[in-house]
Amino acid sequence: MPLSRRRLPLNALRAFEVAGRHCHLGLAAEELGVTHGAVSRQIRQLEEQLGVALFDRSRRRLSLTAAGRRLQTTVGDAMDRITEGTLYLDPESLAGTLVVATTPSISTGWLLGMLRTFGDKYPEIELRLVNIAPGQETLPPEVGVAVCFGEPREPRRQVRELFRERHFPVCSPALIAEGESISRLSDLLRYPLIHDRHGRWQRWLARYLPAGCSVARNLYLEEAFQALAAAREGCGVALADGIEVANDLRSGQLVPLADETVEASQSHYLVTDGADRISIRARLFADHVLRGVGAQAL
Amino acid sequence: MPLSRRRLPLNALRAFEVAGRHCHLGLAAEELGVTHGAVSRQIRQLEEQLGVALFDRSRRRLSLTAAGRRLQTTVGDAMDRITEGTLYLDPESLAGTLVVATTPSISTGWLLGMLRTFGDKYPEIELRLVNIAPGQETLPPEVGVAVCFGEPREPRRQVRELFRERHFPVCSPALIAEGESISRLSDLLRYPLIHDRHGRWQRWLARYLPAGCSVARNLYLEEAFQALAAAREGCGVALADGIEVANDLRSGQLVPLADETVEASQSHYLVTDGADRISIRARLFADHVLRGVGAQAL
DNA sequence: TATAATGTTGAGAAAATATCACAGGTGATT
DNA sequence: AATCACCTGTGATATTTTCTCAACATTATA
Repeated sequence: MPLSRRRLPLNALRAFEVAGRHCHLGLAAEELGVTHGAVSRQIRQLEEQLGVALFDRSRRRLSLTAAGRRLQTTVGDAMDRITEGTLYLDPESLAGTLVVATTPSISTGWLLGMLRTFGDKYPEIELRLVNIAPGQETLPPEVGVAVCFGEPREPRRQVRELFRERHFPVCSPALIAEGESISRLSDLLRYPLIHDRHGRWQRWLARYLPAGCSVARNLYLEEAFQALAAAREGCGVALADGIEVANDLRSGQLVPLADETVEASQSHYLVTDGADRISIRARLFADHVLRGVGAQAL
Repeated sequence: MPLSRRRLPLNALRAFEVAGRHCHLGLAAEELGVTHGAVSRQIRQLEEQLGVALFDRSRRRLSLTAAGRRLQTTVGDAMDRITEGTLYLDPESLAGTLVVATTPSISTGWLLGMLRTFGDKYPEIELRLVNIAPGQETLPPEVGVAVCFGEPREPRRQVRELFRERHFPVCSPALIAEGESISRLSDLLRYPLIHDRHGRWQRWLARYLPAGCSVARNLYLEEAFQALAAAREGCGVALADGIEVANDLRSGQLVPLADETVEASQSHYLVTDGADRISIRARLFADHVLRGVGAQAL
């Protein structure tokens, strides 16, 4: 019978975590604000309860056993999380506005779900969205977080690359439901191609199809999100990135037509103030986005 | 000043976690094996210490506030980790042999680092490697974990796709150090191309270069790991996957020559027994690999 | 309105945890 | 070798924390 949650000796685990980090009871005791005897007792009790030696006491120095190393890492991580978690609880300290800058395509696209879940998690943070242009290089000063398309020139802020889009053809399942199938890439050309002003199709066609193929029909729209909306409506085939259309693929509103991809010429970037100056709200939002992108990437 | 680790009221946090999960003091008390009064006190103390209301007590029912939801999630996760961590501590219960099956290329390639770190972490588990062939469809019965190239037919085991390789050209930095540069893809052909029996170059050349380009020289080897060793030696340009050569890129032994990739026809798969029958050792190894791959993917 | 369910609270009991002081061991130094 | 400095472990005792019990307040429900 393993330790159930109700029996987890949490205080002993904390004492062990500190002691394991220092490998020294005196320092651990100091950090914990107790005497070394207390720490010694806690650890002994923990070892008895677990039935495992956590320290090697052969010489007068303490050193962790393999089991101890594992436990130290695990418990240390867990405690870090809890400590982190208690820092940003107070609605008072969070309350306020966070200004998020993105392009219209991003804010109505893949970022939308993250905006929603962020709002659920931190209802006390008021979000204000401001639009920036794709490729815009500088940001208004009041912006707390920005998700840019194209690398911005913001030397005094932290700029992190999020991901580079890889575009592949997608369309509404209704478009090809009538007994047809895409066996060769050139079959795509039987359908209307939906373009936006970034010219994704140009590069894709140049790479994967011989020059001079004739396209059935073209539909030109301004922005990427409008092209995707048109694709969902069954207007034709658009080029999209996996993260961009993750929701649509899950819900079946769009289906992929081929694996062949072209990389976008530009990446998405996450911009915040530097670690020393970043606001709590911006930090929480940035963490949320980074986690979200990481989860969708695999 | 926030709560330092030494003051974290761990027992109160545990009580809160349980209570928050049930939103009911009676049930929480039962789970904790105390009276509901005790739980009430713990939570009250926690709220005072944090200075934040965690429950909404307006009507008779308890419900979590936004801050409470956040804390509940965080603490619940952390406790789960610790509970998990305490389960597999005992060297006695881990001691024994784990038979890992992989292809020679995998075991000397990207998996090698994970084998090493796994060995450091669980020295009491004795690892035995057995070779399987790429594409081999069935595994010997004594195998605890397998990392296969190509999807195996093992209906009674759990098969998870790890990643599909995307191959791009790499070589030793020494090879191009002499003032040359790769400005166009066709410049690659000035260097010897290193092939293995999987024919990676064939597909890459077909996609990215016009037919009939002349290659300076070809070097044919048997296995992928041998091709990479040759590339490190400066014998020429090989095609490799990012995870496969992650270490080499970090250490600078290899450098990428172009972003253009082709996808491998087959993926890597992780094979274990089903969740009900899997051994502790195999489970730990599988977790280790999954984490490792996840960390390198971004 | 009576009743059941549920959270809160005061006082004292019980349990957990810390302290103190010293013992015993190890490695470095003289 | 003897001494010293520094660790960790432990028994007896003190202190702090936590729990229980029982009573009480509040709200939903029959």
